[in-house]
Order: sequence, then C-alpha cells, then structure tokens
Amino acid sequence: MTEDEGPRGYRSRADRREELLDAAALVVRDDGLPGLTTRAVAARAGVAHGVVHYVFGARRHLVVALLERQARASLPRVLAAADAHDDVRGALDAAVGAWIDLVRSEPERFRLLEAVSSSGLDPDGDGALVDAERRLWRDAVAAGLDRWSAAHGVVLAVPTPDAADAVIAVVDGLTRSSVGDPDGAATDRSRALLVRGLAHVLSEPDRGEPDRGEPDRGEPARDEPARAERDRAERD
Amino acid sequence: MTEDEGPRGYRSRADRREELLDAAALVVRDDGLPGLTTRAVAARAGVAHGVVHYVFGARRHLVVALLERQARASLPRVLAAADAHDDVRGALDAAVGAWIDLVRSEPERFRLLEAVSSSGLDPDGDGALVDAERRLWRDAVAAGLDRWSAAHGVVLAVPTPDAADAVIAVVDGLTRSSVGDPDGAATDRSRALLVRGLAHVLSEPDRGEPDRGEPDRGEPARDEPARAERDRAERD
DNA sequence: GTCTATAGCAGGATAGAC
DNA sequence: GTCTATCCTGCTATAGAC
Repeated sequence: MTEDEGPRGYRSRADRREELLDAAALVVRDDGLPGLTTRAVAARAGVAHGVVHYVFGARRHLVVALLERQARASLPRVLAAADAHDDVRGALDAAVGAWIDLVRSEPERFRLLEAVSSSGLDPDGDGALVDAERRLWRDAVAAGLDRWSAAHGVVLAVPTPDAADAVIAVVDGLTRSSVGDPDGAATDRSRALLVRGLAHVLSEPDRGEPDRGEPDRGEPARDEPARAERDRAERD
Repeated sequence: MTEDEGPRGYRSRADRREELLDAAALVVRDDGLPGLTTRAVAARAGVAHGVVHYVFGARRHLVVALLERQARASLPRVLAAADAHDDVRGALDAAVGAWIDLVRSEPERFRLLEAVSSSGLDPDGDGALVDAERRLWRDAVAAGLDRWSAAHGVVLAVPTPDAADAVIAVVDGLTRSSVGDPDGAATDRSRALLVRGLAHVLSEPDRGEPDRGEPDRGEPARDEPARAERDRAERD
C-alpha cells in the first residue's frame, strides 16, 4: 500500500522509517493510542516485530517521531488561519479554533501529544526528546506571532516568547478539555472566554483592572507551600 | 509504617486500600510514574503482589483512586487560597498559584493527572472513570467559585459552570507548561498573563474590546475558522 | 473474607543470524 | 546494514490456603 518492496524486502532505514510511521498513524487511528504497540505497527507494515526496534530503538522514539511529523503537518494550517484576520482577537480565535478543529477531527492522534509529554517518558535522559518537541512548538508559535504582528502592523503588549507560551498553555488546556467533551460545547465556551481574555492581555498593557474592584497589588499571594527542592537536573 | 497490622496481617479491604494508596504515593514520588507497577506497590506495602489486584482489580483502578484521593486532598488548600482575596484577579491568581505550587512541589504526582486522562485508559468502558474524575474537578471548582462569589458579594460576568471550565482549562495548560520548565519562570509569566485575561473576562461582559485598536465590527469573534472540515491530513 | 502462590499472556528490548 | 529469534518484565486471572 505504501510502496512495494524489493524481492528480498530490503529497504533503507529512512524508507522503513516513513513506512512504519504511516503504519503507526493508521494503528492510532483505528485502535487508539494504547493499540499503538511495536508489534501492531510491525504487523500493519508487514514486517517482523524487531524491525520497529531496529529503526526506532525504543517505542517512545517512534511515538515522538510520529508526533513531530504531525506537528509539522498541522502547524502551517493553524498559522494560516490567523493570517486572515487583522485584529488580535480574531486572529487568535481563528488559530485556536483551527487547532481545536484538528484535534476534534482526529482525537486519538492528538492524545499522543499529551501522552508523550506527560506519562510516557521519564527514565534516563529521554526527556530531552520531549523538551525538543516542546521547543519546536514554542518556536513555531513565536515565529507565527512575529510574522502575523509584522504583516498586520500590530505590536503586542508583551514580548513574543511570553505570548507564545501563554498561547500554548491555552491551547493545551483546551485540547485537554476537549477530551471527554464529545459535542465540544463546553470547550467552545471555554475557548471563547480564554481567547477574549488572552486577546485583552496581548493588546493591553497591565494597568491593574481599573474597571472593577480593588487590586491590592500586582504581585500574587504567595502562600507558603512546599517550594520544590528537587534537583531537576536537565536544563537543556 | 502507616498502621501496624494484626498478628496475622489481616486488614479490612478499606484499610488495605488506604495502605496501598499510601505505598503507591511513595512509589510515585521515588520512582516516578513508570515505576508505579502493581508489584512495586505490593512490595512497598509489604504485601503479596496479588493483594493489590484483590483490592483494586486492575492497575488503572489504583491509579484513578490515587488520583482522586489527591484531588480531594489538594482542592481545599487551593480554594482556601482564593478566599483570602476580595477581587477576582487576586483570588484567581492565588488559587492558580497555589495549584501550580503544588504541582511544582511534587511534579511526579501530578503527572498522574495527565497520564490518566490522556494516555492510560481507553479500552472498554473504562473511560467512565476518567469522566467521573473530570466531573469531580469541574463540580468542585464550580462550587468553589460559587462560594467565593457569595462570600465576597461579587457576581461573575459569566455562568459559573462556564467559568469553572475556563479555569480548569487554564490550570491544565499551566500544569503542562510547568513540565520541563524547571525554574518555572516561563510558567509564571504565562500564569500572570492568563490570570489577568481570565479575570478580565470573568469581571467584564463582552463588549468587543473597545479600549484599543480597531475592532472591525462591534460584534466580534464569530468568525469562520476552519470549521471542522475533516479531511485526512494523512501525510506531510 | 482475606490473602498467597502460580500460571498465562502481552509487549519491549537485544543478541546474534543473514 | 537489515532483520529474526529469544528473553525479560510486568499486568491479569485464578485456585486454593488460612
């Protein structure tokens, strides 16, 4: 289905890689994330089980590769949606909406995103892959913001990287919200609220909410919980 | 360590349950989520492997139970942090900040939250457990908002359930952001932005961003993003 | 009713064959 | 360089001891 293989079935590592990723995408679509076993991928691709481990090493590497491929495929569409709008709020809403639509159209696919970053990995130095993945997103969103900002002559009220982080956080939160929200009504309401709020802070510098109430101070209420004493080693 | 057991080591099912959850929490703290095997829990609690399955059935039930117990333990603290503030923004910031501090102090613990809802479960009808879990949160946050609102005589600009969903989405997004953000600086910046934006929309009814720029039309947002045209994004 | 011992099975990883 | 055969670990289920 993907390509036909030689008489002996020998393909280059790179070709096998693409082929296996195709198979993996199908497996995820059909059987969901937990169905994504190295054996299932191998079976779907019509190769021996070990080939998957030969090409990708560990299962997580396959997952990360699949994830990255997806990201590169999805991002342009999302960024394009924003470009059709001149105002911050409209652009944000379009981009976030496009993303959520993607998530909804193939939910299983996007569970990978969460699954990888949250649960999947931890031991040894493999978190580096996830970090790289996140950085890819962060940079892409920041670049998109810059591009949009320049193209429409709008300057944001906060530094681009900060805005990018906030956008990603919102998208992450909404993505998670859309799980177990089949009709998406709740997610849509949240999206409307969050986009409006985010557009507000990206457009307006902080002046302490003059319209209502009593802002005691800009600094938050640091109550004294356990401060993480953990030596989080990796600071790539 | 938790309780000493009778001469024969017989405990009620409920007691064993708590005991095993204690052990599970320690396992997660020390070895991370992937270290949380039913065998490890049994070993840590000093019981036979089968006991875990006797009490919880499947591993995921243990995970969900641990998660729920955590939620019930954490929520009061978070809600209390909000009560110390009279204004929406201050209360929100305090609550969200308290939550993020909890996440930071024991990161491994909170990966459960994501791991369960995203990856862990899917087969058969087990998603119901996750749904119940999410509903628990949603209801708790909504109740907290109502309580705060009544206590401080502040009425929110949006219905409580909608506000609760948005708050949860923000917290989810920030929680995920804090993974791989060891010093937490980026997360703090995002938090500041998102809390400000959220406070804004919770306080102010939508009037189309009058204060800045060029709202091309009074009625906003309702644009037409990529409306779920589900084409296969089969490849890049 | 509570727990132990044991067996089966699925999935990841690797040493070694082509 | 590609792939296969095999091993190991961990989850689940159950039969039976206390």
